[in-house]
Amino acid sequence: MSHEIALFAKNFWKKNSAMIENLVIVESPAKAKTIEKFLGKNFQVKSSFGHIRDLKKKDSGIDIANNFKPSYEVQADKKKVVTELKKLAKEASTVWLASDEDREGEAIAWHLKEALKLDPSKTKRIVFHEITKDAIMHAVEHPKDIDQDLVNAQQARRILDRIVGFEVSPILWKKVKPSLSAGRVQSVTVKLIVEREREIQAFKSESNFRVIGHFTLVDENGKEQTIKAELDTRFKNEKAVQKFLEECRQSTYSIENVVKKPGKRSPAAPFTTSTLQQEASRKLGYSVSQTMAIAQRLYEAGFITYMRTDSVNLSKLALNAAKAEITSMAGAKYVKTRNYSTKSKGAQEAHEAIRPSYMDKHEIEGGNQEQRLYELIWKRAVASQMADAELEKTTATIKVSGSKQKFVASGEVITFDGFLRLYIESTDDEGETTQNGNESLLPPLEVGQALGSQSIVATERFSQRPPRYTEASLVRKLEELGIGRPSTYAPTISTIQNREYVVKEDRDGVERTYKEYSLADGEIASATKTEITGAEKKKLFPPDIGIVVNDFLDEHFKDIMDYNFTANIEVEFDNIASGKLQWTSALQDFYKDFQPAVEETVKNAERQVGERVLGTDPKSGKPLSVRLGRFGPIAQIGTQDDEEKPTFASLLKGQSIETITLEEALELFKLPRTLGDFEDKTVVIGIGRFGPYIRHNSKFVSIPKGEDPMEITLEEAIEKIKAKRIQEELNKLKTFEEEPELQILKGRFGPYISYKKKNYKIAKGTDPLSLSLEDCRKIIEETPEKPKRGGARKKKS
DNA sequence: CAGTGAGCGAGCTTCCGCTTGACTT
Repeated sequence: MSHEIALFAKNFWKKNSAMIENLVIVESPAKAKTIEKFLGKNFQVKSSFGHIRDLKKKDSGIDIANNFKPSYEVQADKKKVVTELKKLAKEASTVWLASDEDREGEAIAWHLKEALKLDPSKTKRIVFHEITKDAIMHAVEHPKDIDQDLVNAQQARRILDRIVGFEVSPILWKKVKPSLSAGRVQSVTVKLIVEREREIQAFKSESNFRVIGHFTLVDENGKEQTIKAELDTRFKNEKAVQKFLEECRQSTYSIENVVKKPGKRSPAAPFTTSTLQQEASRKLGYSVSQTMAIAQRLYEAGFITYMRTDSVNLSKLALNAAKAEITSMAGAKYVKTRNYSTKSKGAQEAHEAIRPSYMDKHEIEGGNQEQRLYELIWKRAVASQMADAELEKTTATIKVSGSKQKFVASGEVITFDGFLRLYIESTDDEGETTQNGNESLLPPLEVGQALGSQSIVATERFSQRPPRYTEASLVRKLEELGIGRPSTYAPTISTIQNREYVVKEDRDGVERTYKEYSLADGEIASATKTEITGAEKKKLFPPDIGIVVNDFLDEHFKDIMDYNFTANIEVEFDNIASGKLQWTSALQDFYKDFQPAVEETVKNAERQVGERVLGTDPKSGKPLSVRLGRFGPIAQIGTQDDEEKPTFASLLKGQSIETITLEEALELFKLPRTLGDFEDKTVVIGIGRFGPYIRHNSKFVSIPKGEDPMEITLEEAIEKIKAKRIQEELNKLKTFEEEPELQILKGRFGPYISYKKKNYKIAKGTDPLSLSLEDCRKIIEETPEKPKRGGARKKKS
């Protein structure tokens, strides 16, 4: 009976699937779902999940001698999709290749045709720019052929990237450290960070004095008002400040001039991948990969359009929907339909800007993060179609009698809010905002009007060093330079952090003093004040390995490390796409300079460890140097050639071989430090990866932050050791007499079993006290061996 | 999960762009 049902189902399926006349293949499954709704029953829409084939992993996949002949293979994780598509394509009467219209999309269509062995007579290539019924039907009525020139441009891109990555990386393994990587995109990305760090280190801050006056006047209602104004001159030194304030003691103040100017502000374009990442970082504090993961969920739920795009364009449908929405929300005078155009280099614009699927959906149901990101996308898209904000700017100059200098007060009033009603774009302002930034309304002022002086304060201000990059501001820079694509910004930033070329860190600021002079009630006073400067949050820093690799590549591969390299070859790829250039000659052109550089470097480049000799150790008279060791940056006293072995010390977190001083390096050698004996075993203070520690009887006790490891006495150390013992005793939940090595302990994440220095987790819901020795042994038995750390990196497929 | 910092030298690492889940802790 069940057999009969199965047979029936099989036949039914066969019959039904044979009925599908048309197979449409798109790149994304979410898109497939949407499109299927627009097309009739005769269409089945499937997804390729992006590229299905790639260059062979082994032996580079390119036969360079044979005119760069590529060998492709179906990627391991795409075998299933390809098999399924092959089967469906066989059954269909027509296969429609509907991947994106850009270089990569064209290549996907071509690879599909090749890998699925599609019959040319029943294969059609279509593209559409909007996911609407009209657009799709129009595309179906106007099929094209696969554009082989565009495909060749993609092949050239792909092959060049493989050649760069797979020929340069192995050089790094030999000359610097195993498992490192280099590539057209990642290596210049790191360079941006390294160069910025050097600019910051070289930066010499200069100071001057900014003068702010507070003036009073009585308005028409008899009420006293104050206005704040900044002097048009910044003084270079204290003498000039004193001289000016001295003059001011006798001065009177009056309005010399009042200028009113209308102004306007326009909304920003709707989001692209890059601007979404920037705003989500500034407004919501998300990392770029976080933003992309949340956006992906919104896309899959059908709330937003595609999130990997470099286009600021909105579909007609969206423009109309926005117009209707704004009209019903705020009225027709808030509407202004705008078409934005892309200004970033190398944009391919296969998609729309990122926008809500439905403009009238103000909020969505779902997680908190999804809701917040959606709100941002909705506001930005709608605001982009709203009227300019209109404002009136007032600038008043204040004359100081007996002085050349003038004060300037400015105010701003919004006379029509326009798009500001909905959305204000954030900026990456570093440090101080200008006092004039908080513009507000000025009271009515008349030329010649006399003002009273409440106070004049001159504050020492320092010039700002260049800002360190955040993930998001780095993405903006990459986009500006045309390096990388929307789909790779987040992965690239993860890669350079995984390689430890770059770390994202917080840094404490340092205290700085500044002078302040003030004049109030005819008295001049001065004060020295302090402020915290240079504190950083989630900023990108280059550790030593990043610097060493960068310098090595910069020295030997100047062409690839040029910021314009990508932009220049993109021109060539465009020429291939338009049929003006053979793709193989573009590659030959590149390779004729690249290959000698590879050979030269392999042969002649010295091993690079970033060594710097800082000076001599006063105790031994031997040279003290810093360099990259096998486990990270180290300081070393003496050399390998000495009869006595050199002594070593690891650099601390935050220290760099590039900036460490001799004094700081000498400090490192003061640890480990032996305090004395306790219970016949020595007590040693040291410093490790997790900070300073006390070691006794091969046990470690951490020294809490804020306590100086140089100051700890033997007595204090013994106390900490005893305290730790008590804590350990308290953590023991259960022990077994017949097996003292096996214990049930209480840890940070709950109870666990400890046996022979290894830990085993106890399943949730189990009462740890109820476990018998046999139970514990069973758990240990059944726990799989952990993969060894440090070997192969975590990888997909 | 902490102190090392050479070395017998097997066999491995690596790119960019297009797309989503499937794995454990």
